[in-house]
Amino acid sequence: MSPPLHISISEQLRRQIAAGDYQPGDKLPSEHQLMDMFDVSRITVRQAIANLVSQGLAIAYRGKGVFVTPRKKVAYSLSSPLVFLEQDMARQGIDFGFENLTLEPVAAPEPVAAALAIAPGAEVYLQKKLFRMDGAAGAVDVSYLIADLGKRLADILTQQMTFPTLAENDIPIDQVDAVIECTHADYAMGGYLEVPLGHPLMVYRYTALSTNQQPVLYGETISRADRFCYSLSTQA
Amino acid sequence: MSPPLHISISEQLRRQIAAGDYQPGDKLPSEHQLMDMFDVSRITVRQAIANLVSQGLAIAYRGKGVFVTPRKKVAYSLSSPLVFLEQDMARQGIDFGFENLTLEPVAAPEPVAAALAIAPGAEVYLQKKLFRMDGAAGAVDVSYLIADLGKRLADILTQQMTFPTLAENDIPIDQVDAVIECTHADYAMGGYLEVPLGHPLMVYRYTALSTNQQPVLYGETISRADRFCYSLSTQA
DNA sequence: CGCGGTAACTTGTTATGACAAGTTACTTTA
DNA sequence: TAAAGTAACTTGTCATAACAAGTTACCGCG
Repeated sequence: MSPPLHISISEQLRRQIAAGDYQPGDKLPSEHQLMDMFDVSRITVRQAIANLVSQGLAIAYRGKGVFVTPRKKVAYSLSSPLVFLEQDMARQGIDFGFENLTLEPVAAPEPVAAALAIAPGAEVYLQKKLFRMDGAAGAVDVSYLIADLGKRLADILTQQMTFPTLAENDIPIDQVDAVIECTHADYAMGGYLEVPLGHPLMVYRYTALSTNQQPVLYGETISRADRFCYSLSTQA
Repeated sequence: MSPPLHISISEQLRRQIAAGDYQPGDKLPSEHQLMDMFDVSRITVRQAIANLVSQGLAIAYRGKGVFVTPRKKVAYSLSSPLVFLEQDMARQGIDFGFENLTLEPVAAPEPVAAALAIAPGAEVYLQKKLFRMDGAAGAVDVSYLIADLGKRLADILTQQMTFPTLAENDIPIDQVDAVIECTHADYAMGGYLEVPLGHPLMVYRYTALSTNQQPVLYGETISRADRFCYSLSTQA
């Protein structure tokens, strides 16, 4: 009936974290210390720590130690996706920044072509942006813009966010269809976002429609699930 | 420069899953078979499988084997949270059902009281419902209803969904404020949803306001992130 | 035929041991 | 003094071994 040792240990550490014995950012005892504290083998200690990591409560850094994850999440409002993300962040006291990784014409892959209602292989502009929150990588946005807008706005888009740029250039966005889901970091995305393999991520996949239901922009914002959440307000 | 063995193995399996060599629901080779196939120890095989599980690609069942996760996700529309969830599911070909776990008056905990704008400790009705999709547990809803509505509707609520019940009893919901975030199963929630510790979950935390901005319902829908996603459409 | 038990197979838990690799701090050297 | 190097400490990787516990299928007994 008694739970496995590693569960007991990770649950005790979890309670201590919840109680504030270990503050966000604090270093947990090293594996060797935990082995002595609980009188178990290193395998059991590592399993207990893996539990905490998989629950998003801690992150391990090789050579440094295991640290309690900073808990505060940033809320991104979905009710009006046109608002400036910078302002959204600033209001919550986050130092926000982004850097342009890619902006280039490419042939539209199958799902992109379907979303933008164009022929597969037709030219679109691929945009990749990395968002930083208080210096640390927090999210990546990969989006595709229809070709004529990409050509026209290329210079501006490397320095500004996409939605405001569209709005300022008389391209009205009438509707945004979106799906929110949860995934996990693969090896490549882990590199971008500076998180380990399997780290939980949220995906906000959107299609922006201009007048006449004309799709102009399709993309995904992939964010660290431990740093981001989405808020929305629905009215009847 | 070469990646660790367990990464090579999990990446190869991931590619095979992506290529369709292993279909959703298929059983992966057993640990012993993988040990022979890759000529590595069981520790390495288990680490590789843990990678797949943490990426949400596979689920392990003790005594049975490791299976590729059924990929199809059910979309829950947030644009009009009043629609019948049953119908939403049926449209996507899912056999949907729910069972009432709890419906009883309790003293409002601090955060609930704040959300419902009542005094902490005041009476509210605690509701717990378990949602089943194609027979398997998919989500748990824990919600709090203001006391007079709970008393009035207790008989109906054990057999019907909350939002439709409110609508049919002339309690209009004018606005729903919500936050979506990602968490992970602890030991208790893992038991409810029949998932292992650390399994990714999505939380839909909502406050429903009736006329005059009067909060009447506050709750959380906690769902398996591998089975659920949220869709929404925003109009300018 | 049906029920029960067992054998075989599955993943889960835990121990011990060893080396690799990243980080930090101190010490030595130029 | 400043740079280089080293020692100590950290987590990561991987092996072998044994037993626990859940599942399935088969076989024999009533």
